[in-house]
Amino acid sequence: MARSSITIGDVAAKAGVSRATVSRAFTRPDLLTAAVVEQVRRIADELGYVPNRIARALSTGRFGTIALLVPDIANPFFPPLIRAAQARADTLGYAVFLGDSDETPDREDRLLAKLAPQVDGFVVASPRLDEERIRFHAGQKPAVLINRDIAGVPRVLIDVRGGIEMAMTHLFGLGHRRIAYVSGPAASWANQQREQAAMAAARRFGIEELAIPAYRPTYEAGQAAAARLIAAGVSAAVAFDDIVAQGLVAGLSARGLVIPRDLSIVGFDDVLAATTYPPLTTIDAHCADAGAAAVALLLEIVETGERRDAALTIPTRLVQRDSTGPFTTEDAKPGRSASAGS
Amino acid sequence: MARSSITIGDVAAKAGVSRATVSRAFTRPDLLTAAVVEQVRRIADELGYVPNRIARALSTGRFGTIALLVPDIANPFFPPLIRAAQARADTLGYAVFLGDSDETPDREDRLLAKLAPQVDGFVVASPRLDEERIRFHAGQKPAVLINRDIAGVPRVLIDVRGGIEMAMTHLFGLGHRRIAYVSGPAASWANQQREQAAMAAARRFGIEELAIPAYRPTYEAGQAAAARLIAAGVSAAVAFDDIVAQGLVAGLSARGLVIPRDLSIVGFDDVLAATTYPPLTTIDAHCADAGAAAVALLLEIVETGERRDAALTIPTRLVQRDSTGPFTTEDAKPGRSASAGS
DNA sequence: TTGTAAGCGTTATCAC
DNA sequence: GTGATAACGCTTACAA
Repeated sequence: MARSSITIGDVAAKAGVSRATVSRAFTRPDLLTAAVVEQVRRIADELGYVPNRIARALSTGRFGTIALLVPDIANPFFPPLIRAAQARADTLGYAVFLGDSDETPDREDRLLAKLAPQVDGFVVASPRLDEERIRFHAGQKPAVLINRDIAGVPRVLIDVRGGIEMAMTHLFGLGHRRIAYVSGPAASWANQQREQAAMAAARRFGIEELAIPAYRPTYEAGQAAAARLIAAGVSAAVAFDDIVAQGLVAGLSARGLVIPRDLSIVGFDDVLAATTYPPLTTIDAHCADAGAAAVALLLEIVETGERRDAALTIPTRLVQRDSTGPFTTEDAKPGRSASAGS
Repeated sequence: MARSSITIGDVAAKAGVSRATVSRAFTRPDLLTAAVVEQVRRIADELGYVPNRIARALSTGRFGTIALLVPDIANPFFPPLIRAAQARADTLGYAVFLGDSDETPDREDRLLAKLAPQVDGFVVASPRLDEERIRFHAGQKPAVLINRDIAGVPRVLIDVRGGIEMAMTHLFGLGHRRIAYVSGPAASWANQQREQAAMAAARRFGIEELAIPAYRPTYEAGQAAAARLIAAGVSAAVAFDDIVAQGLVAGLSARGLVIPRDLSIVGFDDVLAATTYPPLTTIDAHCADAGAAAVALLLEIVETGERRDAALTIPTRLVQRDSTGPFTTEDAKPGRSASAGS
């Protein structure tokens, strides 16, 4: 049984017109006499009538909703993205379902299936699902991917290569010659992109290609990787993301190294702002822009109905703060006092 | 026009039963012969049939969705809460709409009105709306508040008083006698609670009631408040939240003070984990628990239909890390070298 | 235990 | 330009 709200019928009765006319007064006013439209609207207001979106959805097959799926809401990369996506969708008149796959392909699959019958489309950020399943879901409902490059599926990508290049150039320009990439989850598409770009840049500069694993994209993993970084005798590192970079800085500091005097660190994403000490030099991934762009693209596809193979690239930018500095011959020589005396 | 998906009719035809039977196989299997249920379900699976929630909603007036409203997704307090809320809702079979009011009462009001006709209820975290409007919306659809105490509206509260008490007792026990509360937004209900509790505790200990404003709950505001803290000559402070506390630590360090040797700082919320330097002593607000509890409470109200005046309190806990230490007579005497030499 | 049929509130297709 | 009327896919009395 439905709740006792005012329906199109109530308005129609009071206005002395048919329900069809009331409907048109809201959806296709151009088909009606201006006077009728105005009168119907006035009565609707009086009665406090609001079109029932559910009934409308059942009739039109359009819901006015989209779903946004992320692997982990609590990962600092996503909140700005979610926020911007939500804001854009709201502006365009859509409501957004949020789903958290908890980094699990199966849960992502389940959420996609569960939400599909009640949304006009999906934005899937950093999908964990395999290509085949993503293709399947994208075939059922319009979908836009963020941070995953699957030909044929509309997607918004971050210019990882450009960002890494800028970071490596910055470090190389400061005199560093042993530069490591501290990697995140090996299975992560984003990590693969970043690692490849870092290795390519190293090759281009003619320096050794060094990759040091942090395994997981966490502060603790970064701390633990600090020891490996020292053992490798590098003077600079580009981390998988800001969190790993922050952990690295902490782990390095705890071992008596001073950043950036002894070692330079670059993060990725710029989601920690200047809240680390020292403020982190990082690659700004404009994740908010990515969220907004993905929603805009999705809704364009939803509303025009065309199935184009779009691939938007969001530019990155190197934000120089204080975790990087010039190479000195003292670099990577741990064991000295941690005190910051002159 | 609707998309050409498999409907209840397709399943009914293939199974050789009526549509009502198929419906019952999913909603009231107890009314059917076990064999029939099994057969219908099998065929439904074969066909890939999934009940259309929109059609179901139109018929039952129940949507299987709730809306979760927050003032700012990017505020670190909310992601864990959102994550837990979403997970709990998902477990209970509900999908969740996420709304961001951008700290604006009007946007919150608009979101509430917009989402109302398509959800079974609301969870509103840290509402910015005035009491009257909240009461109005809560009268239309079941709603549970987090972090706001309005009699008659079901709510989940954080045990602020207990947490602040523990923090003040901890500090007092360490020998501190000039302890300030560094406040957040004056208009924020949460801030008022925290400030009152801090002042009450100070009174209880017979020490001066000191409140120092940070105005906004940001890292920068915390940094700026550091100067006022020094000027006030305190040896310890409890901050509005972890972000302000982090800013405070940064601002204090930049002015040559060493934490916790020169000044002890306690945060609130425990959303930064141990990622600050030094790791922050803070009051764990269990915000994830609050999110999960609010959803559980809401759905209980939605499903039983009873309109009880529940007020759950989530306990807090003091997490002692390294930003607090014993009072020394050297405290709050800025101007010395910042070097950490023994 | 199962089938029939009447909604749920809209929109879309025809007529007029 | 406006009004009937049939969907949309499902649930649920009421019958059988």
